[in-house]
Amino acid sequence: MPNSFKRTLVTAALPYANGPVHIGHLAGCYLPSDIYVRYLRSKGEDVRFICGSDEHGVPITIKAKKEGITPQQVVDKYHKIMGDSFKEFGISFDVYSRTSSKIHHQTASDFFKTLYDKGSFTEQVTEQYFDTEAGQFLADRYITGECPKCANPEAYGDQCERCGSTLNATDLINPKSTLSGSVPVKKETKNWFLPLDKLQPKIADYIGKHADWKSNVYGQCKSWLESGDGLQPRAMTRDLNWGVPVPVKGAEGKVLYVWFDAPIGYISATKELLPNDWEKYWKDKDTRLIHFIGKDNIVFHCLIFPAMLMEHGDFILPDNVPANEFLNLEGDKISTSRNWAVWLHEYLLDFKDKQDVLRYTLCANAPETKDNDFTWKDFQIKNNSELGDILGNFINRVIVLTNKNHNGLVPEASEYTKQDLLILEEVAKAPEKIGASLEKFRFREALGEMMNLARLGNKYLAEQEPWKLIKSDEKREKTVMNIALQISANLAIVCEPFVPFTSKKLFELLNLNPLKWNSARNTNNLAARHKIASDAPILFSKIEDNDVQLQLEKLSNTKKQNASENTSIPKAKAETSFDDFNKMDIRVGTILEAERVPKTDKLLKLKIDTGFDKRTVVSGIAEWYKPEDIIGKKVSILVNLAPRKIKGIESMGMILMAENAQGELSFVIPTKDNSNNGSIIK
RNA sequence: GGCGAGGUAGCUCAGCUGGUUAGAGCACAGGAUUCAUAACCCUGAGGUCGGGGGUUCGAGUCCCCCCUUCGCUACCA
Repeated sequence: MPNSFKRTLVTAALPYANGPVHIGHLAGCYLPSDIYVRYLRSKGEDVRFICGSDEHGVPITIKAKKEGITPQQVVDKYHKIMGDSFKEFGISFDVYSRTSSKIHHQTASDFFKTLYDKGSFTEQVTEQYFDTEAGQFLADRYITGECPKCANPEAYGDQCERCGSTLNATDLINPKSTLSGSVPVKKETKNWFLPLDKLQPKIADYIGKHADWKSNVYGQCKSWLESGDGLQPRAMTRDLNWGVPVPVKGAEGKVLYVWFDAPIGYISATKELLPNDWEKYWKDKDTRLIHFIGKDNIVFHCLIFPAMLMEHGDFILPDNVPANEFLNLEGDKISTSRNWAVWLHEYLLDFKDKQDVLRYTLCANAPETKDNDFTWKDFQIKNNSELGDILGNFINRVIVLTNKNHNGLVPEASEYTKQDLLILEEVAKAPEKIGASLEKFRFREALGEMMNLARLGNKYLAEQEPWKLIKSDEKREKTVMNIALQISANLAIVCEPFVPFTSKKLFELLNLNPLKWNSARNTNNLAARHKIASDAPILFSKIEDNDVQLQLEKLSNTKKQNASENTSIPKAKAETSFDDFNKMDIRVGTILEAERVPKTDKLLKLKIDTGFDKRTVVSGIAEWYKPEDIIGKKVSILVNLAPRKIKGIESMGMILMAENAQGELSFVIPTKDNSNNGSIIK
């Protein structure tokens, strides 16, 4: 870490208050940030650790509506659950605030106003759907309709959950407001945009100065900056009634875009923590600002938020954004909506007092450089053969031996052998090694170094065999045990960032007041004749195959449940008329030619014989049919569909396809061979 | 298709600006030991470093092509 900084401000991504916290959140963001902060605190550095709930945005309003409660009630509920989970797992925020707080509204509002007054925004009028019955503009999420791509009748305005494509609300066929059920109308609305395109040179310059960031982060930024047309202006206000009101005349009924206000939440939380002193942490060049986030937030923390800060002018910029990748669970993506997750509050019901086991496992398997997989089997192995067998067992041996042979009193060291001196030297180096890894955000490596200290202790005991020395050379035995005890004390210090609950227990066992990081460079933290605990409790009880089986069954039930839900058949569309149906002219045709459309994944260019003409149709079926396999095949084709240019090719009609629940496509064709080209399908 | 990040022992990962027989932890096998949660300690087995070309005296490390995983993005019944 550059030494020029006098203090550090660490933020952890504000979790979105529409669900509880799961292991993915912990592994990706909260655990590494907590480890980092605990380390800095132990070093005696000036550091503050900031977090809070992100409580605005459309999904929360939808959830509220679904449950028949107010958005405030939704966020109150999850703010509490999330805050409790963090506390239970020892995530040591100095402040856990929330964006619905008064201080945040004020801060975010002021921030916007400053940028507004500086002329940082551009105003832009766009057409959005408006619900005349409810009297308000509709966020994309509030509109459902038929997906123009997969014909799913219940696609959302921003995304179709069936085919996964990203949509604009204005693309939907037969749009419907979910508020009132009425048909929305298009209406003009004004919003304020941050012209990221114009700010791009400054942003690029900023990123360019941070080529030392983690490669996944730096690469992602470069990708945003350099791909396509570069950065685009982004609306910083929304037509919505849940959020921070836009503090500008004529902006009634508008709030700040949730991604504008969320990062400002870091600032307001700091204000809440340090009403008189917060500016030191945000405006002083001697402060190092670090954002811990998951990879989904990279664009906001590395590009948009810095752009906002630059425009404002008073603030320092993030010095590092050590984003992690994603954690999978038993081979599948973690998903809140599919309940594919290990929820923190549920974990503790099954594994009482085993916070550190999860912390250890998630740190050892952290998705630092690429997506990683959490498995219960691995969790079991990490607990049993690493925490238990190496760390727990070492402590246990030392305490048992000390009590057995010295009535629980630390024996005095006399002469050190060459071997002893080598060991002591190794021990004294541990804090520096671990620290060096942590400062590079290499948490897995740091954790390994910490465990190496326990390994060293075990090895030392095995080599010196104090249980034999006690019979032959008592003086020597005392020295050996003294060293083993010192190692235990130093372990208590250096394990604290990773497994704080265990660290606390160790200090209690050793009957010591908790010591700070630099004391781990000493090898005399325990004085001779100091009394330690007389019992050697099991620090990490074994996790049995049964326990693992139980968790796997739980997950397998989730899978079954999801599968049964997924096979549910989409509801029938609204009634239509024979006349409407009759407008479609569907014919039997034969594929004459087929070839891939270059530079696309899904498109085939087909030449179809319709009986009355031969025409070109572009069809998105390349994932399911190879060109050479379908030449000569019969298809059903909608021949009177308005022509459309796709990838520069005029597509004359549409091939009818059947789609199953997995989204796989299949031609719809006559079952008898008596239908010639041009036969009418009705 | 474009861009980004990965693909190294059974598993999780190190390998910086190219240089002796490719490393670690865990798992596995054998041995030794009994203070300890059948734990610890020692030894060992294991990899054509995604594949194929090329540059070089020499490549996991550089260049080109391809395959593959994960993001973002384009296209689509």
